[in-house]
Amino acid sequence: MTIDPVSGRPPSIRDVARLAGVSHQTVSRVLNNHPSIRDTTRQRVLDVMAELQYRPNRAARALASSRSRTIGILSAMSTDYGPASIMASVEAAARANGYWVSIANIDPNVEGSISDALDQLRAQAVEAIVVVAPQKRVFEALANLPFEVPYVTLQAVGDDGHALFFDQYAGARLATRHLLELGHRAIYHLTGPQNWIEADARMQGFLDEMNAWDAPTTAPILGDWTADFGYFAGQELLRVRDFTAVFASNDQMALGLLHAFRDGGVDVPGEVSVVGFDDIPEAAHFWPPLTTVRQDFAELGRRAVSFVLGELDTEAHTIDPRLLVRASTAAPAR
Amino acid sequence: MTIDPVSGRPPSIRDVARLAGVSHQTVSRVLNNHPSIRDTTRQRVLDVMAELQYRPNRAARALASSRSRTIGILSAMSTDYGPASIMASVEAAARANGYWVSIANIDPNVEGSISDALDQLRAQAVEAIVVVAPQKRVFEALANLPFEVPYVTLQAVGDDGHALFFDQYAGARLATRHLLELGHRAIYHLTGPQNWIEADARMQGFLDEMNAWDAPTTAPILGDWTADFGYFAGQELLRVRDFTAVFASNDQMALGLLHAFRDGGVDVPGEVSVVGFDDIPEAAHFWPPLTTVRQDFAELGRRAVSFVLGELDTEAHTIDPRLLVRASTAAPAR
DNA sequence: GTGCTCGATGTGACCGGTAACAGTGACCGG
DNA sequence: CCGGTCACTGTTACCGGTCACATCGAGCAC
Repeated sequence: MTIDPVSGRPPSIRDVARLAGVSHQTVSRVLNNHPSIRDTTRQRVLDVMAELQYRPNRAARALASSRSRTIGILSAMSTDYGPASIMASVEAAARANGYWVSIANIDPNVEGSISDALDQLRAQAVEAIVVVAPQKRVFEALANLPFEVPYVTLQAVGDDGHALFFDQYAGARLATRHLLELGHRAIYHLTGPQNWIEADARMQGFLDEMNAWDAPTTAPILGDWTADFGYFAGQELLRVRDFTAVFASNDQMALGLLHAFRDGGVDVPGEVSVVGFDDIPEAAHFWPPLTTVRQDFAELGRRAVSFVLGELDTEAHTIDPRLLVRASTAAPAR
Repeated sequence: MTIDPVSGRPPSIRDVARLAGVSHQTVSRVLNNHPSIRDTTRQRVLDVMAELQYRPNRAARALASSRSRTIGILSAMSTDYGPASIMASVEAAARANGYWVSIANIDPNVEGSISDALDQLRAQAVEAIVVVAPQKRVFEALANLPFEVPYVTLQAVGDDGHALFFDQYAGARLATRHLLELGHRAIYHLTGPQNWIEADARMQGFLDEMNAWDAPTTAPILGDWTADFGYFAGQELLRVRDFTAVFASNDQMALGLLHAFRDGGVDVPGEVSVVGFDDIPEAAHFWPPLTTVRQDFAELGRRAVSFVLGELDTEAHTIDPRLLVRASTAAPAR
């Protein structure tokens, strides 16, 4: 930063104005892309700015305009892949829109931590809040927010006009349809934990698609998201061998299945097809590379930002996942 | 926020001052814990503040004092446990010190993203930077930072006066000594990837401690941090069976070992002891619960904040990890 | 009593932008 | 030729704090 040796401060718009021979207001107009500035003037100002390495003072801007240009993220600081990538993409999208992000963390176990976090965001005068904390208590706290600010909750299924989420149901139907179209009929489903809304939606999608094709359905296997469980379930399934495909409700469990099938000498996809859900970054590197349903977290983050900034029509509250066909699925052996 | 229906704005110090019958400067003094304020006056001001639900305007403060009270985090937005918890703890520590955090992400693959992120932090006038991005290019960029600001790099071993890290070497010696003290002599070490500084330090610690006890050392097994590799290595080790303990360089690999040993019918810790490194949150729930070396990421975050805020003497650049003895280690069978 | 120090408080400028409004000159229709 | 409109630019106040300095009365040493 070029620091004026006289004043000992970084250059302000008035410094720029003086050198460019204009008023400071004109500099401000250039800064804000005001339409009626003569091109030659604009250029002169821009040149001086570059020369001085001028940077607008964010605090002064915020004070004068009472706009902080900051988006708050309310986060449970989860170490999971999904939340982490959502946060990254929110950050990127915010920056692309000329906003900053500020993060307030909550510890769901600590009493008062939610209201503390909200206080913190309020103190920063955030113009919007993106919530990446799927705790029920967070939603309750948001319902009676003590100050007005647009917000959006991610990762949660809901219809209070503040939720933005992947259409888990549609994704599950996609995955199931893919297997059915390949010719599979005996398909098992490995669900996530019962109390997870996503898990339930995926299971419903599976069941409905199966019914639509008049395929016989077996009872879903209640899983817990972990690869270990997938491995265990795979071993159990190998005992019965009355299926040609398995749709796992997430990639980790699918990984466990692959492992179990490999251990059991069952070829995937030759003898059994496996589909996952999520498309975690590792999924493409599994052996065999996993056919799965992609949740585009980056897109979710972008949309969340558009939404809270009021650029998104309130209709598009769900995002359709995409089926990624890789090498873990094939037509069933005859 | 109580909004004055007349001005349509949240209350300012002048509003508080008027109601408390003092000058705005006195209010400011109360706000900043100035010593020479009469207690009765202070209390009166505080009462009015509470009544109006007054909140200081951060932008105005920053503008007037040219202090942003913001710490920047330069992050690679990793989805790993370590970085994520470091960020959480930095956030908490900053807040405890009356600072805000602002996060700038870099994508190591995108050209210019490092300088963009630094620009962003500069624009926010951060007073310090905590770096949670162990990329070599980041360190280079920091070395010739275009503006002056204290910073600290975490996760990296180095001695340029800006690094703060766990003493991996000491931790590895602790783990190894624990096994030796239990009576083990035939101990294998499973390392992390060769190009990781941490992996190397842990290996050195292992070797030096073994030598100090005149225990025969076998060549370390070069791993890759993954549980899968641990499993694989465990299976291989079961072929030779010339050991009574394994020290894995992280918990994931230790998990794989446990898995392999369980599969192979080898009792842990009855027949073989296993030690990990990191103490990831799951480690205590492994079967058997894993003896491991704890890296207290929360402590690291706190220290990082103290350091960049100048409250830490420059001596304490390393943090000693702690050995957590759980159920995966025992004296060797005779 | 006088002068001095010091605690407690007030006054006014200032930080670096933006907002509101005013001015200026060119162009245009009548 | 004149008033009006419009593009372009300047002037001044203001946002809500902090800072430097002034003020004022009490306590105290001499």
